[in-house]
Amino acid sequence: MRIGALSALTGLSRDTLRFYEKQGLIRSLPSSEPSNSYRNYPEDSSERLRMITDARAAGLSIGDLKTLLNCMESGDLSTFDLDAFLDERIAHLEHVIATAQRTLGMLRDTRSAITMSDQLHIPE
Amino acid sequence: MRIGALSALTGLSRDTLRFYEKQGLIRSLPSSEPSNSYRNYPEDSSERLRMITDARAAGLSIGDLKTLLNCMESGDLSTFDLDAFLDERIAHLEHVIATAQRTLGMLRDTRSAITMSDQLHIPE
DNA sequence: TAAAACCATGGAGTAGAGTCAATGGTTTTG
DNA sequence: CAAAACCATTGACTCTACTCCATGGTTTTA
Repeated sequence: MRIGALSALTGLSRDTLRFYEKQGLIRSLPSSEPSNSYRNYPEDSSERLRMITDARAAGLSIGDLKTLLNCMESGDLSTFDLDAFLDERIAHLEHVIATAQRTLGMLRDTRSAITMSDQLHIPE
Repeated sequence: MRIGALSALTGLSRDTLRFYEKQGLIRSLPSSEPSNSYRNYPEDSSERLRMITDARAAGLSIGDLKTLLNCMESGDLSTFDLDAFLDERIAHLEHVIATAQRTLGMLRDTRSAITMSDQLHIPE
């Protein structure tokens, strides 16, 4: 699949895909046509990218993702302390979830406070 | 309370506090001593900052926070469509929580896969 | 087959959120 | 009282994660 198709599939811009590839988050195969040098992405790229966008939305950095994906596919767990790394990121995500829930609660309270006050001013 | 105390209390650097103040997220009172121009923060500043750091950790931008805090304290709900704004941010936070949970699951799986494989290689 | 649409590379530019350093006042402390 | 610790301002700097642009080759389409 070429970059435009993958972009359409994932909602990520071509530039972002090229950027992610340069960062080592995704890989493309050598072009199928030798006449051009178009990137040729494996069909399952969009699943990998879904994982990546999830993790990014959750606040993991590109560096974190590179480390993780690298380890996961190479099964290489001895290079450095993957265990500690995972524990750290897990703790971080738990913290993000907790803070997001607190903040969410606050926003919902604010919204309902507004609705209340609206009803006061405009009964019926 | 002076900036150093607030910094110690919140874990935010003095620079960050000054930066937040310039951005309009927090306010300081005029200095108590007229001989200096030290910032003089109200005692409840740390609670406000706790809310701010939560929201930041959850992915809300400083701009968002400025808008929110402004509205909340002025009760000014007519200036622009606060309702739509709140709905947007709420949806955003729900999305963040969902993606963080998916990502968290992935990391936990990875960790337990490692633990498994460790037990295979080093039984007893 | 020519225009439109797609792709590549390299490098510059941007936005957001701090962070740091220089310089110079004020307070606290031993 | 002198040194250490604290504070202020300004402006430059960093880092992350894109995003845009210029230039030029390739494919698709009307």
